[in-house]
Amino acid sequence: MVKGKDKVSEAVIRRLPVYHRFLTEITEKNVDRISSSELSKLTGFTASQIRQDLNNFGGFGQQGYGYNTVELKEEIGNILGMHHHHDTILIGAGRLGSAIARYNGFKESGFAIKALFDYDEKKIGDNVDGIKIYSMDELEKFIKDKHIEVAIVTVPKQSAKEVIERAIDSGVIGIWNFAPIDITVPNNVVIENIRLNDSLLKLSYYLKERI
Amino acid sequence: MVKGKDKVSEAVIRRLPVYHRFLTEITEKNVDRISSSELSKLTGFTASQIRQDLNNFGGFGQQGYGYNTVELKEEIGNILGMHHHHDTILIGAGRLGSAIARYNGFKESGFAIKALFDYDEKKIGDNVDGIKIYSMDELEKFIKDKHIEVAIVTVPKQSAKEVIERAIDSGVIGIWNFAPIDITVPNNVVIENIRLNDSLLKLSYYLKERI
DNA sequence: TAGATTGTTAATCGATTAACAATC
DNA sequence: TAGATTGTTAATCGATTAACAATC
Repeated sequence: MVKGKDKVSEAVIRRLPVYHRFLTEITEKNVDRISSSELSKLTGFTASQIRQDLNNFGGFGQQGYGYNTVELKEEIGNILGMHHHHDTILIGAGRLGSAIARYNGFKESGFAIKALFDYDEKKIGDNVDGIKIYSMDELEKFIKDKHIEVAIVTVPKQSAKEVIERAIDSGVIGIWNFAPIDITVPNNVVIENIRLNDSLLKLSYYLKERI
Repeated sequence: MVKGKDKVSEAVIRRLPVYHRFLTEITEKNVDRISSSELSKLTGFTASQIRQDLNNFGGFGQQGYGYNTVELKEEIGNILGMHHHHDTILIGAGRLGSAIARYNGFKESGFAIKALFDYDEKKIGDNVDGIKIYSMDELEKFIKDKHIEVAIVTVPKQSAKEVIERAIDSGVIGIWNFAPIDITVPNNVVIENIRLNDSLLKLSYYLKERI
């Protein structure tokens, strides 16, 4: 975001992680420059679109040269907030929740899971990879005391709405939601949904089209 | 798809599962009709867009009345291919893979997991919810013998490309990919990606914008 | 019949692509 | 300097919204 500029469209934001991923690969190969047309070949986006996208945030390139890969990767990382830190909890320590909790990709995105929460009293006190499971009764207090910013929601759909509302009421400002529900959150709260089922239905649709 | 009509845009296809989800809720409450403007209030899409979307596939409504909820849900289910059956395997029986394998949403979308595959010889012969884990050596034969159509890929990114190529070479025509890689597949193959990391970075971006 | 709401055409808006002057 | 490639403006394309005649 450049101050005073218009809001950047979501289509652009969706492409930023893709650029970042390719730039990571490229820098690991010690390639130190890339042109928009080379990046176009890698990503499948047009060179024109790539230049447009990047120029939403500033002129990172140099005429006649292209982009410095290390610098561009760093810039995109900053735009995506990768160097910010967010204390996070995960609600719903079932199979999917536990798998997510152990997922390493978090660290490099700045999300640190501080606790798991579950309705099942039998799980309370257990831990997943060293992260303790708490009772749902302690949710509000924990969020407030530890200034938790983000909640990952992996509970069944029946309890998802309630859980999300409780988290937000206690101070959470970001939700990563895996439950198949559509919920509206206050303006100052960000929700990002992973819709496994919708994705599967898309696959189903295109399989049908294909045959 | 209506024969002879133009290809329906992906934006439309992405909204179909949302319509289906709300129609399921509504029919469960025994509501038997709904207008595009009521559906608009529920989904957040404009009434105009809803009518446009649906008319890509046919006129399911009735002037002065609206849409019959049961019928519309059924029509959308058909469009999405929910009544098709796809024999499926899952490759990568790690934590995420095992969680996905146990996920029930599959059945209602027509995907039936017939086997799991893993590189780890120690896991071979185990089973997850009654589904047996096979050695990667048996992948090609299994796909061919059982006419497997779809592969769910939950291996680490290092092996994802190879695994996807092997599956496609053996006859798989649909990939549900959880690995953070960008891969191009042949024209007659459908790939649908779940990009956990990209989603998390989007959350990170909007958190940063918010604060 | 009168009222409601669709299906569909037309208008608008926004995103992508093309083009090219600026400049390294 | 000549060649390359950006940043940016203009043109195009496609998706969304508005409007309204058709019709239940």
